[in-house]
Amino acid sequence: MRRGLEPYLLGRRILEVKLHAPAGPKYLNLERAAGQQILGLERRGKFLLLPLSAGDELIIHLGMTGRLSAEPFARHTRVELRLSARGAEDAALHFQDVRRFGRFLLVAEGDYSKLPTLAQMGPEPLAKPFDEGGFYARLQKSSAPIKPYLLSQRPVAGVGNIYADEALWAACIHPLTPAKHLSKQKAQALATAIREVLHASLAAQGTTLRDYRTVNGEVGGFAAALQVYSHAGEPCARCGTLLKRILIAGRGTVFCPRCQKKA
DNA sequence: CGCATTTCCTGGTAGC
DNA sequence: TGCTACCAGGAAATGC
Repeated sequence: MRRGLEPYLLGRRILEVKLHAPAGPKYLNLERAAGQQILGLERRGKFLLLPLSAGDELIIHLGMTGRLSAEPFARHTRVELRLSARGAEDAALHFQDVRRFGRFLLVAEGDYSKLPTLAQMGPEPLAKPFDEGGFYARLQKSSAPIKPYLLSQRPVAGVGNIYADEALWAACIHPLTPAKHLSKQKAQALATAIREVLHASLAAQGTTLRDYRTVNGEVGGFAAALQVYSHAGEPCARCGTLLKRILIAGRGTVFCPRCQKKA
């Protein structure tokens, strides 16, 4: 999403902001965006960060069903940015969010006090030095089960429900294993699995089960490569045991009860 | 402090 | 066919 939007947004000026949703913690300070130029398009975990010319930062999170497009949507548009033209035609950025789990807000650059998850976010798993020793050290500090700990974004950035299940399966780790019980070898295997599953999904343009679309409106192709998520009741590709679905911290979790033993 | 639980929200769908 | 009930989950708020 970041890569797709960058060439379109970089350098444009925000001329007008139209908020089609009640202002609140998910839609904050947007009136300050008007007049500012978009200086960059960065990403931390699942947050998009757009530094602006007057020292502010536009923060966008797609939540479950958020979509961004230059073209208008038929329904559920929450925010609309009118942008300066490059060439003749007008430009715009539309934010659609059917289920309203997304965010679209302005903060002073680097002030994430209203975004605790972003403020405490772990390292980027695909950055050059994803410090795997550091990953193990972080896991050692938490007594929480590894699955919800991954979802907290604290040990590593950007891993959500689907990729957590896929990576835990690849590393043969039971999702309820306390994070601090993972050996250095298991932590290493998990770090590698996270990198591999994310690389593979990026190469396939992401995972579309129902809602996700690329910035060009296309579906991602990674759903076909999922080994466990959405495959409960089907045989494990490694051992043939039927995959099991349980709830962990209220999230659907699919795993192989034979391959993935608690450490 | 940190972990666990609850909340927000709407379209799709199962069940009758 | 049409209605109701329930399910999906990222991150924040609340509870312990």
